[in-house]
Amino acid sequence: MNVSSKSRYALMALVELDLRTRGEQKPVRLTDLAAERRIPEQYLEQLFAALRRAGVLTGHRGVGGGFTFARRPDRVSVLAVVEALDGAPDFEPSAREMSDPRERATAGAVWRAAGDAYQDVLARTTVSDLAERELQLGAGGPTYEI
Amino acid sequence: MNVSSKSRYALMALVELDLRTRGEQKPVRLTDLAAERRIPEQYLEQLFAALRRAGVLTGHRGVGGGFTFARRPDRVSVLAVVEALDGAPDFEPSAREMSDPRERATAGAVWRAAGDAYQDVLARTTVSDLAERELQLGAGGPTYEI
DNA sequence: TGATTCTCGACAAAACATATCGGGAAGAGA
DNA sequence: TCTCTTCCCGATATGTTTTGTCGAGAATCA
Repeated sequence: MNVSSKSRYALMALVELDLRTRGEQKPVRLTDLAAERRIPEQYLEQLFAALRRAGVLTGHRGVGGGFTFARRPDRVSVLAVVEALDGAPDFEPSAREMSDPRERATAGAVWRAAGDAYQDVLARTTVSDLAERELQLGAGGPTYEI
Repeated sequence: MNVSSKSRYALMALVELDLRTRGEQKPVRLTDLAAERRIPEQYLEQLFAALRRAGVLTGHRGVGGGFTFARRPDRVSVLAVVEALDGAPDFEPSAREMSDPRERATAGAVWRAAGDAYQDVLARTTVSDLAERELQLGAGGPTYEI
């Protein structure tokens, strides 16, 4: 039970995009984002397509093209990214799976409450928050690499 | 991203076991628990084996045998059940998967916080809480079936 | 001895995650 | 118009996890 690579990859690529578009509006190529963060390029392409459909990104074709944010990255929560890629993190099983009314009334409430707590945390952090944090760490933090 | 059938099945079977052993200590057969909750019997067998190894249940063989709680059901949290079956719900990817130190420092903290919030909720509810709730609902609640 | 019930390891089908492939469409510049 | 670049899209492949099933074995009781 852990976070999917999809969400991890996409989130890191978005942070990179935010860092590269501070001040400028110039689109950034998928290739560059993938290379910088060591993400399989064609896989990331798929993820960015989902983010574009979710209204997070805008694609620009041709020379000088690439991706820009469709809405400000400080309005893009981690939850929004996860939802676009893995679907809503719905811990409560569907009513169809949980056909016993006793289960829906008891355990169902627990799964729902836990899922809500999980989502709340993800909703409170944005792509820009992570980018900001990365800048601060890079400035005065540890400089050693692996 | 939803709760596994394993956890759901096991939890409902444990609630049923609690309801049937209130007052009496008599073991309850796996067959009866599985039938009452419409759980595949041989699958539940596997799950109960894990719960026994986790110190939640005790098995008794032979005629008049079955399962009893190894520790009081009001001390068995939903989290304990989930951990026994699906392993610790660790939302933060391992350091091996998350090899980029930038990711560990930024996104890693978010996954960890969200996972902790999730676990906290599950840790606060016990098998007995759910059994109690079911009793109350059954007493004066809705009696219609699907 | 024989019936009952849990115990255990292996196996199998289905679903899901993680990519990869190959062509297409739109935009920019010569 | 031609060509290059870059995003766009559907299909396919591969490996792992989940969800069970099967069959034999060991302990307990009458």
